[in-house]
Amino acid sequence: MTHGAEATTPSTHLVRRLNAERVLQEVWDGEPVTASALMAATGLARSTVLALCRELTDRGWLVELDDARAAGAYTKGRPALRYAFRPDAALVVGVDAGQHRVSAAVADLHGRVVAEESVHLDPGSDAAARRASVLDAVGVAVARAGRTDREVVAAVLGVPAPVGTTGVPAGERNPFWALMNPGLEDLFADRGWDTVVENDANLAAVAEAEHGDGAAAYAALLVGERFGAGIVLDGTLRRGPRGAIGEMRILDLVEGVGRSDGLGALARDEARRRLDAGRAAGSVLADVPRDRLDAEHVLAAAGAGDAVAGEVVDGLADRLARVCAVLSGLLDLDRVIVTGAMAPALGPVVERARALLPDHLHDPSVEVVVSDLGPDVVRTGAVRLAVEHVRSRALDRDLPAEG
Amino acid sequence: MTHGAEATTPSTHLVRRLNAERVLQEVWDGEPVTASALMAATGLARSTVLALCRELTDRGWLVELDDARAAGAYTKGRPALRYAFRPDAALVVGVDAGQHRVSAAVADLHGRVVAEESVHLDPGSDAAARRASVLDAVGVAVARAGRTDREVVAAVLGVPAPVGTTGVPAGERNPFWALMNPGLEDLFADRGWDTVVENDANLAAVAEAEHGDGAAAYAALLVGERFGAGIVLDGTLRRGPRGAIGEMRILDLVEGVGRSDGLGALARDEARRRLDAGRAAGSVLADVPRDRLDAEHVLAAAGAGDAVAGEVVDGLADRLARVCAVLSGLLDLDRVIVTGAMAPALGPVVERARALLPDHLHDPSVEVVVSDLGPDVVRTGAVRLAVEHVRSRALDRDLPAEG
DNA sequence: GCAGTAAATTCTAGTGCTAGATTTTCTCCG
DNA sequence: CGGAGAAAATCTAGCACTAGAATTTACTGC
Repeated sequence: MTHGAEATTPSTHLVRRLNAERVLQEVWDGEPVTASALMAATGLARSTVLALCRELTDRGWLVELDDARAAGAYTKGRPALRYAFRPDAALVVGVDAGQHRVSAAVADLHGRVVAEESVHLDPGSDAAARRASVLDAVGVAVARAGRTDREVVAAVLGVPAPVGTTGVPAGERNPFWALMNPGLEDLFADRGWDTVVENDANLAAVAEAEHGDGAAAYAALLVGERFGAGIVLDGTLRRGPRGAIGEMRILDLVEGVGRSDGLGALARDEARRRLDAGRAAGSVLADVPRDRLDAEHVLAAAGAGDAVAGEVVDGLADRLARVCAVLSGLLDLDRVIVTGAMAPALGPVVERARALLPDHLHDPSVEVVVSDLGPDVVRTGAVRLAVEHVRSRALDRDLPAEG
Repeated sequence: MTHGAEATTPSTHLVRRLNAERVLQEVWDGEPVTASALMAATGLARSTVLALCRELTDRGWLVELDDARAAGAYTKGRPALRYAFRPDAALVVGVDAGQHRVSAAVADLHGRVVAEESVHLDPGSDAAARRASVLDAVGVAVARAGRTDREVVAAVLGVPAPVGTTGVPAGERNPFWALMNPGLEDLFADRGWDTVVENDANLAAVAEAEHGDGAAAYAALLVGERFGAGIVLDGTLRRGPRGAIGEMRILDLVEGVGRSDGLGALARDEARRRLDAGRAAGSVLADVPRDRLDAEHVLAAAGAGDAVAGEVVDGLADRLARVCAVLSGLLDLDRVIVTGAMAPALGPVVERARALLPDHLHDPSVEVVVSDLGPDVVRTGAVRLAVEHVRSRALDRDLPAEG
């Protein structure tokens, strides 16, 4: 069961690495910090903290500020050295390489987006075109930030396909997945960036981590064209050997769901079905050209009290409730976070789904909420993961030369 | 995402503890070992290994054998000290406190069962009766082993109810669960045993761990009266905040399953339904008194070619396939291990279910197998967990006085 | 300006670990 | 019997960490 630690690194280095990471984590997001504060936060002895800070300063991650008392809330005693993280020490790139759209962001080590660029992409584009679009979007974003490639140290790319570590690669099992991840991990090899490709729902889960209020078990549910879930258990994102944890094709087997289409696809199809069947007389939906009709119209109409749209929305809520029930029933989740481009409009649907949960769950302790991260969750998660990647390897890396 | 380590223990003690555990783990199951072998296995320096062995010897976990060269395969050089684990240094108790039956085992630190006792239990028994039965079975087993309570250091009790760590206790949410776990964690407090109560399916998963061929993602599926799964992801048993990971009430929502009854219950009910409907003419099942008819009869009859029984078995296979599909589709499992008292008879059902998997799974990389641990899996898992519990706390504990 | 006090830093001794040099304890072989 | 050779154990120096003593730096009140 307990698979034991890596066991190759001599214990002493391991501890050093761990301590450095803990100090860095403490300093990373916040205000300048004194050694005493770090001692309290990490539980390390003063000498240890000071030695680590010195090393991290030498390596360029921290700066020593000497306005010691200036900002400190105390007046007595010897003024402390203060160390501050340098968020501009390096840049990271986060990309949402979706089916229809590639969105790239350049961010500092706080995860603050400095510049971005998104390009539309024909869903039918071939592998070469997809790669080119990603390169293009990233190139524009970096240029727009007024920075150079050499300042970037890591890139994370989100794709709508499972990304596994063992067994047959996803791309060889499914041509769609091959297309969605056309060798992206090598895309920036020549620039020396650490590049990680990750499933989009998993990145959404990473993005929601800080909004999880420390919930140790939750799912980030992408609900647009297809369902997809990024699943965090015991505080850590779970991927599975083939990267397929949270793949939701299995919804085909769930009663009242029956297929794995997302809420967006479902809203569109159900509305059209009603129109086609002539059951939308008097509905504002009948005024929208059939080809243009999509989820947004339906949600808006339902909000305005349209009966036909309301029916469709009820259907969405029912489906969402069942999906949440299956996920949380099996995985004992504290929370399901509904997210993706559609999420901001889904408040009423989620509210209704919440009310339906007790029909399916014996003990509905799960909390279903709408993400407040907006439409760029995946990209946000990519940036966040890139930042974590850099942080966890801080001691291995020399910072890029300035400017 | 990364929730950080415990961060209270000073780093240096942490390392010591980790190293001790690694050494202990290496010695635990096997033959006498030399320091050199431990160095190779753990990657620690010679001085470190020797110091640890000395301490573990002082504390009574190991003995130093000086028949140095006698057993060693080499003839040259200075003969090495050899250390051997003392499996009799203490005893553990493992209990399967099921709905109908309580089965207790006393085992040594290798997990070898020294004595056992099981008692039948009326499913309607109240909390006091259940507690008494457990105490009774354990008492008899210890006596039968010819040992005393003082030699036992840990007990693990498996119950057919979720065992959580946060939120409302399972017992307060469901009276059945309250009955199944009637305050068992305090049962041996007066004897000073470390007592752990754990869900039965989770214990089955623990028991299957060594048979998992190192599979990092698998489920142990109890299939008797109700379905229940113990789920191992990334090499570690996942419990969930409320201990409800792998709870399968949610099967109500799966098409073609529709309720969470296990294969045993299903076989019985389906066979009776056919009898009642008069559709069992010519079947050997018609010869069995209706009240006595159960899964065993059905499986045996199907094995002998009985058509009606065959129909029922097909139904079981269909259901099992769907359950495996849901579990592995959502959790990216390498393996589902069908286990429990019925498992040995389920070979043909599993075989058929395996053939049905591709109907439900896009990429059926999961391997469905029958456990070969026999009917006492849960108790075996309980013993195993108790042993692991003792091992992981070896340095904290003084061994009980002998005899 | 000088004690008194507070809060930081620096210093010191001690522990666990590592790596490598040295010593011990064997067998083998002339 | 007395090396040569091999493998283990022991010794030594050095590093990371801890805990606590000593020291530094600054403000406060007299």
